[in-house]
Amino acid sequence: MSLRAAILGFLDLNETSGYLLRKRFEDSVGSFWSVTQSQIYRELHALEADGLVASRIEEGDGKPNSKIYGLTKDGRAALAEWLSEPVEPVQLRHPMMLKFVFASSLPQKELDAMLAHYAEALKQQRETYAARLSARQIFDLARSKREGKMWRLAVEHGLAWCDAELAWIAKARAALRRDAA
Amino acid sequence: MSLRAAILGFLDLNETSGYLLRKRFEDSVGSFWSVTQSQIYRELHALEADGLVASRIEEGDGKPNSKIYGLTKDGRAALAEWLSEPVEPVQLRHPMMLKFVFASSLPQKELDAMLAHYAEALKQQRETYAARLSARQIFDLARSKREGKMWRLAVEHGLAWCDAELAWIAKARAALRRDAA
DNA sequence: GAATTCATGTAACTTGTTACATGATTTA
DNA sequence: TAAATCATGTAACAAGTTACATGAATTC
Repeated sequence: MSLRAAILGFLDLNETSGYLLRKRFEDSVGSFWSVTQSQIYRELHALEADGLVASRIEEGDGKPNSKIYGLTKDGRAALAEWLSEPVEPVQLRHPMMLKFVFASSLPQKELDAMLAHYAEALKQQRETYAARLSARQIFDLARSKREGKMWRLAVEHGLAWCDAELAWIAKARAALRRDAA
Repeated sequence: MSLRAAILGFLDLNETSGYLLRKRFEDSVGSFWSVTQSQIYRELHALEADGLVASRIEEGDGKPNSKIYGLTKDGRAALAEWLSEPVEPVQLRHPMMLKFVFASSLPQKELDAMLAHYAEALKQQRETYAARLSARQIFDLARSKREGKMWRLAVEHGLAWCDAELAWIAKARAALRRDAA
């Protein structure tokens, strides 16, 4: 349901192709929702079959043609409907934490390396999120000051998540080092 | 893959039934990995077909019989193998954040209520996690002081996640209130 | 007497992932 | 000339969710 609704949400901002939709996902809500290319196309087809979106072909001179999707009246209604429904709870799915709790058989060095590795990945992510705050391409689509502020808060959510993870890792590594000594 | 491995991990701690396995998931790694009952049974069947676990029936007097699963040699090897592999990255899937970014059409009151509602749910979660730190039933299974510490750190991860979310919500609500005024 | 716990399972469905296929254009 | 970008799609598979079915025992 969320994927459907998110597509409707993006198309409400401006009509666009599956290809660009995917990019938009990645570099705006990527920190809290991930999609693959095939999911996007599948859902767009389903959405069109259900009459919530409509498409037209746009000739790309040189480039391949693209299919531009826009919301129908029903689509707009479905989006509004979704917004009014209560939110489903978040469910984390954290492979690293799962491995962590079962990793007591690993030598201290390897465990520490695993945590260090994850920390590195997080730092990089943090940087890409931070870059979004300054380069505000995303915010170009915002239809009001308030909406812009909301997008900004969303990016900050990604930063906060990274920070929280990094803080936990630092704590865990310190605790385990103490233990090993 | 992670689900498989997690089951192997739990069975390595002690042999148990699908039913108890499910509970164990819920109240130990529940803060970063969720499973449904049918997933557990399906995976146990697959695991047994692959020869990684073996089962025996235990008569429950009065209570229904239960199938107790334990690791085979191959199962132990598969677990060790998984532990040595690099971890897959985390991918958040946060329905609330998704709704948030598309919610600019909602009146300020409703948006605020949505955030408040989510905050309430988080506070409750935080409490159940916090309770686990004092009541240490989970840690009974720990086979070493180090392993116990790791489980404790995992619970603290859940607390840290709640705290980070709550902090972000407070910030977002304040920012939007300022905006509305 | 109703709901919850114990305990297993299946079926149908939805969602997410991986890999493949095509083919022109642009950039390194 | 190799890779990346643009742009669409399909097929097969893996993982996750919901709903159903059974049935005794216990707790409210």
